[in-house]
Order: sequence, then structure tokens, then C-alpha cells
Amino acid sequence: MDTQSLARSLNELLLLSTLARSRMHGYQMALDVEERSRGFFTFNHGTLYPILHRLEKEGLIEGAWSEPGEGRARKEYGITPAGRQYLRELRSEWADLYRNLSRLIDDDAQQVRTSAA
Amino acid sequence: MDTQSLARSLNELLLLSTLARSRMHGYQMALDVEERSRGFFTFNHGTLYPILHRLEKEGLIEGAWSEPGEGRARKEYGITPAGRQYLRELRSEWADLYRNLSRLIDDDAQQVRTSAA
DNA sequence: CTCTATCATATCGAGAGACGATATAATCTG
DNA sequence: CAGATTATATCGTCTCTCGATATGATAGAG
Repeated sequence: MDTQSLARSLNELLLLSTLARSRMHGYQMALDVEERSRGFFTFNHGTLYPILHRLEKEGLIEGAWSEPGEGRARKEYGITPAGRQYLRELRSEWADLYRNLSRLIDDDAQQVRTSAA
Repeated sequence: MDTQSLARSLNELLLLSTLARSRMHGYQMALDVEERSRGFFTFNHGTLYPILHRLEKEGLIEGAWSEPGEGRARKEYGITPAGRQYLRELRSEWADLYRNLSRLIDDDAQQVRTSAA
């Protein structure tokens, strides 16, 4: 496990899984994640945009600026096939992580119960 | 969710839950975590010791050097009551995190399945 | 019509912390 | 005795989050 990149991995997972549901622009992704998680997950703007730029650079998402004249300028993103593949990997990594973590935690809980008895 | 401190939180969880099972020294904790997770979690030494020092400073663990003459000098740690309390909080935080994450992921998986059908 | 709040994107500096490298030394093994 | 392993410690680098700050468009209030 690369613990260093956990935050990055989680942020990417949240954004990509949101984009997998439907195309949308950055600000909307942040609102969507926050709303769907009932406020549990949030995005700082200073975190959000650099991640989107990185994901686009890596070909995992694709962005297109709205036509001038169609209201406020925004960049709408969609997930690419590579992005979907990477999303599957992230999902699997987090499932593995939590599976392994639970096993240790459950062991401990049992241990605590035993030694407290 | 404070995503920045995820790595820190996970590392602390791994170490504290190990110490909750039995007293041991730092190097042994790293081996223990690695062994019990069948190699999934590992600790770099450059990560391990600073964390132990921090946890001790915060009163979550207590260390005592082995008597000189009892073989190789090592520092044996035990978890404090405050440490056990903090461990419970960490467990709960991670359970919350994964519960919230799964909910979003499951939603997406459903969406993907639906749109692929 | 003007003023303010919100929408929307962007970047920068500071700080935190993991990671690999490096150091030190005792002990065990061949 | 030599090399491997045990055991702790620290330092510099690198990555990344986070809060602050900037910019400007648009919508709604008065």
C-alpha cells in the first residue's frame, strides 16, 4: 500500500465516479459529491482544479469549454475509456484496502474483548 | 473529511491497533502489521519512527527503553487509555469513510450497469 | 440600473508528512 | 572474524492538500 497517495487516490475516485454517472463541469462535481455524500466529502477549490487538470493531462477525462455566448464560461468534462478503466482499478484498490484493514481491526476488537473479560 | 491526513490516520490506526493487542517495540510493530496483513501494509522505517515519537508526545502510547545489558537496546511501547480512546475514534472514522464511499461507488456501479445495458 | 451574492475557473504559498537514503551500533550466524 | 539482521534515528526531497487570493460573468434584489 502506498499510503502517501491515499488522499490523491480518494479524490480521484470521487471525481471519476461522479463523472462516470454523467458529464459535468468541475464546480458541479464538487457540489454533486458533497450533496450525494450528504456533506461527508467536500472539495476545496484549490484542490479540485489541479486534480482535474492532472486527470485531463493523463487522458482520464476530457474537457471542452462551453461556446462563448452560452452564458457563463465553463469547462465540461467527460470520462474517457482509460478513465473508466482507472476508475475500476481505484474501486478495487479501495475495496482491498478496506478488506485488509477490517481484518486487522476485527482481530483487535476481538483481542480487546478477550483481554477485557 | 480531511483527506490530507488520511495517510497519517491510517498509519496511526495500524500502529495503535497493533499495540492494543500487546506491548511491543517499533520494529516489531512494523513486522507484525506486515505479517498479519500478509504483506498488504508495510512500514518504511523513515515513516515508522517519527509517528511513534509523535504518538508518544501526544500521550497516546508510552515507551520505555530496555535495561542496558538485556541484549540489544529497544524501546517497548504500550498503548495508554487516551490511546485506546483515540483508536476507537479512528476505527469509527474509517468505518464512516468506507460506508460513505461505498454508497457513492455502489450508486455508480448501478449507473454503469444501467447505461451499459 | 446598480450592487451584491453566487457561479466558475485558476493559481500561489505554506505546511504536512511519507519516503528513500543514510547513519549507527549491537547481536547473531557461518 | 565477516556479513547479515535487528533496531532506532534523522534528514532532504517530493508530492499534495489547503486556504487565500484573483478574476470575471451572471442573476436577483432594491
